Amino acid sequence: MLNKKAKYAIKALVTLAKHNPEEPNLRINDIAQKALVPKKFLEAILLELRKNGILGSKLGFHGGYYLMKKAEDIKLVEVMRLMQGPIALIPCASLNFYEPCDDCEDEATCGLRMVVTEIRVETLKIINNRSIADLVALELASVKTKKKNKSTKK
Amino acid sequence: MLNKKAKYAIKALVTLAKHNPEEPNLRINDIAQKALVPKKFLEAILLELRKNGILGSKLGFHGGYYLMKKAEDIKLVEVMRLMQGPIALIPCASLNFYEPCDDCEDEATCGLRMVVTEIRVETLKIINNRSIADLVALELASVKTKKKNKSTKK
DNA sequence: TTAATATCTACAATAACGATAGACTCTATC
DNA sequence: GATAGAGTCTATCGTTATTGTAGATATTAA
Repeated sequence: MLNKKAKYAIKALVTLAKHNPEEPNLRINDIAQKALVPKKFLEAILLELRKNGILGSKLGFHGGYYLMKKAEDIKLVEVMRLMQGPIALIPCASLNFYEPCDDCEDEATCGLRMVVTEIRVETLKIINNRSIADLVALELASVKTKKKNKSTKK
Repeated sequence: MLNKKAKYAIKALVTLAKHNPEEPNLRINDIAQKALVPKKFLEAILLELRKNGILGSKLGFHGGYYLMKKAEDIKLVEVMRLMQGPIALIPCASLNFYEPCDDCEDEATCGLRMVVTEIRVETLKIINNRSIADLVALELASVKTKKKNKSTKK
């Protein structure tokens, strides 16, 4: 399962990506309100995203947060690894967070590990390939389709 | 991530599947020893598997556990749902454990939900299709390959 | 009757998760 | 330079899930 930290991070990034860059930075409060995320929890999340070069911030009076990278360059996999940890269901099948199982006699012949690796490969195919910009696009596209269906149904 | 309960359950089932049915039932102690799983924790897991018709047990002197279904009919997805819960990363994308997000304005247009659904579909393709018998087979096959490599390398 | 076994109930230590409070620092503006 | 509005940082905290243990009880074969 995806934890709330990762989910909130993605929601915040989508909110920032939808925000008009001509306007001033979004403040924590604004993001929390738009994304329906608890403000204080969001605070810690945004900070971590900033420390990892995904967000930038401005202190003081007209401060706020903004994207440091283009929305299409922020892949879901990056956010998920940062906020959640390994993509694989078991660490022994993880690329970035590998750890051997202490109850495994022979990793090389473990059938469960092979299946879990297969799942990890398929999952990565998807989230390696999807960016924050894609999420915004998916949403916009489905809003259109929805409206269309509504009007044709009438 | 897969929790230990699910992992131990799968290991126990694989152990039982590898066990010669001509011989007497495997006792909790035997399973714990062969699968390297804490005995008391395993006890609760086996009980749950029995209550869900996957295992049978025999009380008393020559008691123990045995498979109630053929190993090829115990799909990984069944064990995982039982021991762990939803397969999907977010409940709003789950088939068997659906729950709406309370911080979602419109589920139908949520981009994250679409991506998570995609991952769930791909994951199910794999674990719907893999049984305890497959895990045993995978293990045996890779043991063979390993030996072969070893002898050809020499 | 006894010993070996599963079953059941209860508990508990630990870690992870989700969230909040409050003091502090920085900066634009007046 | 004073002030207000913003991010930054540290500390804490309640809840839940996870992982595991202890001990009493019921059942069965010998």
